[in-house]
Formats: sequence, C-alpha cells, structure tokens
Amino acid sequence: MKVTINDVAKHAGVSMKTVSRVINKEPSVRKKTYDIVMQAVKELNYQPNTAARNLAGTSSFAIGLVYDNPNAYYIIDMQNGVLSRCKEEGYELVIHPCSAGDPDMQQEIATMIQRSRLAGLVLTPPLSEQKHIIKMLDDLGISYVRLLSGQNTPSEENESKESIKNNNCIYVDDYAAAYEITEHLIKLGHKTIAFACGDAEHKSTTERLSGYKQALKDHNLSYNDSLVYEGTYSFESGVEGAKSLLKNNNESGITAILGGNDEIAAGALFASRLMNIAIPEQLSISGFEDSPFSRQTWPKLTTAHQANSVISEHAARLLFSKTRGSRSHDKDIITTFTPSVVIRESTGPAPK
Amino acid sequence: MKVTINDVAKHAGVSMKTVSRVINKEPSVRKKTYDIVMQAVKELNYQPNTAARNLAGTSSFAIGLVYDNPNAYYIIDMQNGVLSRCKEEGYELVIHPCSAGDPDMQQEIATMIQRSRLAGLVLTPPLSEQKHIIKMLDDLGISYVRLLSGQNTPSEENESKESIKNNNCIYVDDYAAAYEITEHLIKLGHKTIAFACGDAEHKSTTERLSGYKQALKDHNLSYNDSLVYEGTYSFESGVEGAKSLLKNNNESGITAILGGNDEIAAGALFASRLMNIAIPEQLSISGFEDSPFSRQTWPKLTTAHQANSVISEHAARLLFSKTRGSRSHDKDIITTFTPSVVIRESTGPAPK
DNA sequence: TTATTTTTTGACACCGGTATCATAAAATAA
DNA sequence: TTATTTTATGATACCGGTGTCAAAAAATAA
Repeated sequence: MKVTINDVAKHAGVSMKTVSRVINKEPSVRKKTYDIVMQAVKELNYQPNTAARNLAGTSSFAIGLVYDNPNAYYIIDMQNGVLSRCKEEGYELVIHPCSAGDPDMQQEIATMIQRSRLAGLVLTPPLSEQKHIIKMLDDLGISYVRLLSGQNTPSEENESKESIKNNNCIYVDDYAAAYEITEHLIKLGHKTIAFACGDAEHKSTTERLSGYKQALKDHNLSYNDSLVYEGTYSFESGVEGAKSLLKNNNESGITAILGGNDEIAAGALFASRLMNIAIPEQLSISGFEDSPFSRQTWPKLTTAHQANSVISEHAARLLFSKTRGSRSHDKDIITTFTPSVVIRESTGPAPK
Repeated sequence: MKVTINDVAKHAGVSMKTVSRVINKEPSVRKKTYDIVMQAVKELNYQPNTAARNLAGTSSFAIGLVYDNPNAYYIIDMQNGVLSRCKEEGYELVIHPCSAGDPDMQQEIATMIQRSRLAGLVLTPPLSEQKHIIKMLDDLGISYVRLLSGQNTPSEENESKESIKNNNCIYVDDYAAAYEITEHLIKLGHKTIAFACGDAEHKSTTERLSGYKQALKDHNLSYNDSLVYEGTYSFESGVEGAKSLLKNNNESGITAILGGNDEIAAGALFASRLMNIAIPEQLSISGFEDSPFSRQTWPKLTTAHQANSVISEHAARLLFSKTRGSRSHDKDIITTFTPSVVIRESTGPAPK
C-alpha cells in the first residue's frame, strides 16, 4: 500500500540513502543512478513522508504564513502565492491567522514554530512591521521574510546599531503608487484632493500618504491636513471618512478622494450615494490594491494594481533561497514591487 | 533549547511513555501523576513535536481542508472555523485549494494525503458533491467530512446499494433558507419573482431553486421557467442574469430577483444601476450567504445568513470525533444548519 | 600498471514521539 | 493476611526518513 524509501531502494537496487540523495537533489549522484532511482520513484509512485523528513532532518519541510489582516481577498492571494511555491519545492504550508491585540500572540507564534519545526516564516503587514515580533524571531534564530511597504533602501531602516537586516524583505512601493495615482487625479484637473487613510499602524498608510503629499507638492498644490482622514482599512471607515471629508455640503470643495485601499474607496462610494453625489461627475474616487472588490462597485474603481499572489510567491522564493541551498536562483527573485494605476470609471475630469 | 518528551519525563520523574499518555489524555493515569507531569510540561514549556507524533502514531496529527471555490470570504471563514478546532485539538491544518477542471486533481489530493499522512479531510462544495472524489477517498480508506447542501435525510441519498454513508456530512439547508427568503418577498407583495441561479454543479443551486419553487407553490404563485436564469456564483453572472431577466424593458414584469448568492445579487444590483432601476423601489433584490459583501453594496443586501466559520468548525468536530476516540462529545455537534433571513435595504414592498 | 585523489555509494545511528506488551503497584476478594 | 484481579507504569521496538562517516568505485597521477 504505502511506499517507503526502502521500497524504492530495493526496487532500484541501491541503498536508501542514495534514494534520499536523489529526491533531495543532492550533488554527487551519478546521472545513471539518478535516472534509475527516478524511474523507480515513478513506477512505485513514491511520496516521501513529510513527517519523517521533518523529524530526521535539521530543517523541516514546512514554512509558516502568519497574518493579521481582515482582508479576505488579500489573505487568499497571499496563501495561494506562497502555496504555489511550496508545492514547487515540496514544502508544506502552515497558516497562522492571529490578532495583534492578542497578548500571547508572540507565545503562540513561538509555539507554532517549535511544534511544527518550521523552516521559516513569511510575515505580512502589519505583523511584519512590528519590531517585537522581529526581535523574537531573531532571538529564536528562525529565518523569515517580511512583506513590507516601502523601498529597498538600507539607509531608511535606520534602526541604528542593532539594525534589522533588510536582505529578507519584499517591498511594495506604496509611495510610488500613491504618487502615481495622485498624479492621475491631478492631471484630470483636480486641485482639492482628499485622502482617506488606512490604519496608522500599517506602514503602507504613511507610505501612501507621503506619495500623495509629494505628488501634490511636485504639482504645486498645497497640502492641507484637513483633507486627510485618518481611519482604518475598512469599508466602514471609508463611509465615515467620506462623510467627514464632505461635511457641511463639502465646504472644503473636495473634487477627488483617494482611498487608502479598495474597501475604503468602496465605503466612500457608498457614502457618496447617501449624500447624492454623482461619481465621477461631481467627485472622483480611487482605491488601492485592485482587489476583485474594485470591479464590483458602482462605478468600478480606479485603483493601483497590486499583484499579491505574485508578491507572496516571491516572498516564498526568497525564504527558500535562504533556507536551503539556493536551489531557486536568487536572480529570479523580485524584491520590490510597484503597484500600477488601473483606470476605471470612478475617476473623471474635475468638475468645473 | 528545545524540550523533548524525555526532558519532561526526567523532570517529572516518570517514564516518557507516561508523559505521552498525559499529553494524549489517555485514560489510566493517576490524577497525581497527571498533575506532576502537567507541572513539568508547564515548567519546561514543552511542545510536542508534530512531526514525531505524525511519524510514530498510526494516525497523524494533521487534517486537510480541500476546496475549489473562488469565494475568498467563504474560504477564509472555512479555514478559520476548522483552524480554531484544530488548535483546540492540537492538530495541524493542511490547506489545499484546487480546481475541479484539473485532470490530476484526484492524484494531487491522494498525494497530499499520503505525503502528510492526513488523519482526515474536510471537503467543501462543490468537491464534496463529486462522487468520484468520494469514491477515491473511500478506496483510500481515509476518513472525511463533507459539507453539503441539503437536509440530513438518509433516503435522499439514494445512491443505491453502495450507498455513500451520510453520517459524515454537515448539511446546510439551502432549501429551507431559499423558501424563507422567497416567502419574505412574497409577503412584501411580490408576485413575479425571478431567480438568478449559481453553478449547476453545486447542489446548493438546485436546493435553493427547489425552495424557491416550493414557496411560490405554497403561496399560489405560478412557477415560470423564464424567470430563472442559470448562471454561476459570480458577480459577473449576476450582472448578466439581471440584464437577461429584465430585458426588453422588463417585459416579464419582474419585481424581485433572488440572487443565488451575495455576489450574484451584487451583480444584479450593479446591472440595475446600469438600467436605471431603483432598488428597492422598482425592484427588490436579495442575496444569499451574508458575506461581508452584502453589507458593502448599495443598498445593503437582504440575504440569508450562513455562519460559515461555525459550520466548518462543526465539520472539524465531526471529523475529530470519528478520527480519534470521541474526545469531543458527539452530542455537541450540529449537523444541519439553516441560514436565516437577514432583512436589509435591498428588498421592499412590491411596486404598485 | 600501480598509487593517489576524487567521486559515488552504503551502513548505521539518530530524530522524538507512539504502540505493544510485560511488569509493578493498587484495589479487591478470599 | 494472602491470593487474585484490576489499574498504572515502564522497557523497548518501531515509524520513515536524514546526517555522518567510512568503504567502494571511478578518475587521475605517477
């Protein structure tokens, strides 16, 4: 019934260690031997037992994906990207949702690592941005890859002496994307552009805000605190944000709202409906992320496309390249992604 | 650094087998011994190594969740529900997205089971409804739990002689829910109610359709094929469905559309906007599932609430109850869930 | 050809638990 | 109290691989 490495060895007429070498693609196995073994593997349909490998080996064949993010689309994309890489490498994925609020989250993560003997971890924001988590992982001596908002400029991480290494990060350049999308609005003639931010604890929030500010500056538009609504990355926050920004019959004269993400934008859209404001005729609204969401609102959202599953796949690549010998070529790993603007129907020329 | 069962045994002054008994809650351990061991476990912060347990034991400490469903909200809920139970029981979860189209999906699932020595599987629709999958699992002799649309009536599964057992299913009574939601519309005075269906391969589609039909019948409304649009469980299908149903300036005189799920309903909403139809004044639209989605449309969707994470948690319970001794009390397991109507703003009295 | 180096292969001890079955201790019966 | 039954505990052989290191084979040098 179940085929073990010994069966394969016998079938191929070699020792089990040789089979082990073959399935692990270790060097110094003669081509001929390799072929014979692979043949046997195929004929018997051998599947190495993960538990045994994990137990015997120094590093296990499983990595973890830790997230604290309520955005289902985002999470699914992350999972799928990492998963596809895992499959490629014959690894298992242990998913671990958690909530930052939880006081024993750290303990929980540590427990998970120990129990499953994880070879590494992929961390998504905002967890990836929390120093105490990083510190814990460093102390544990486990390798990990962080998904981060920002650019890959070492100087920026000025965490002084004990500087957190930045060769294990995948960056999403939210700054550039926000700049681009703001510029898009400016080019449409908008002069009073508001920004409905996401959670302050996400670095992406400040990155996107900076890009927005810089774009305004570069186009000689003045920045105004009152045009920034500090909320969270949620639909509800988008609703509240829009209401707040457009209060008193839009006394600020806002003609465009940049949403911190698609959900915020959708919320703003919703609020606009409540207030009887026509989109995009009276008000332009743009999102961020290009989740399926953005195609299901009315009107469809202009947004910045972020290829989450690709990003997470590269995160996994990076992790594997550090974990085992660099089986996957480091050269193929992209470490900085810049979302690109996707123009749909929620933005249009500024009203007269 | 890492604590093994032997360390605990030494610390507690017992044999490692006794420790094993304690952590597995096996009977016949004296209370006193139990306490001593638990004390040691705590003091050393011992975490049993999953790989070792999987390898040594007859059944492993991991279950799998297999799904082929593009609905992110649904999947996340499923995962979280199962995961919470796994945590409780000290199991790992291996997630496995797959696509029914894939010809070697069966092989893939078999491989996964073998590699990870899974103790069991939770199957979500539509996979849970595919006979060849079930057959394969039966042949493999692996235990599994199916999430199914329907009621727990043995007679219904008339798969003849080799009758598939139905003591390993969790049912969602879509029939009853559809009946209820249709009745809601009827009571609002609607007489021409259309139904935009989901995928034919989902049993939920036929269940919901039956409920809809029965409600019409019980209220002396005639059923009409032309009022049923056969689509898929997607936003786009909702758009197309509504367009098709309301064609020629709504020649059929439809006053309400029942969406097969929330996405379809959202799509129908979208289409209505395109056609300048006011919701709910001119047309009522209802969804199904109560995903976060349904609260983020304009107007918010009347729908049938389905507690996916609770459902999947019970699926996991059921699986565990079959896998190991019934540590969790079977009595606590709910095997049939009936979604309940949630009334929001997308439905209203039928227009004159 | 033989000696030497390098490459390929294999024997065997683990990894950290669980399963089995024998043994010791406690409970009950005589 | 002693014999008998029941219950709690321990000794030890695995589970299916990987890591180490030594032996065998092949390649190269002498």
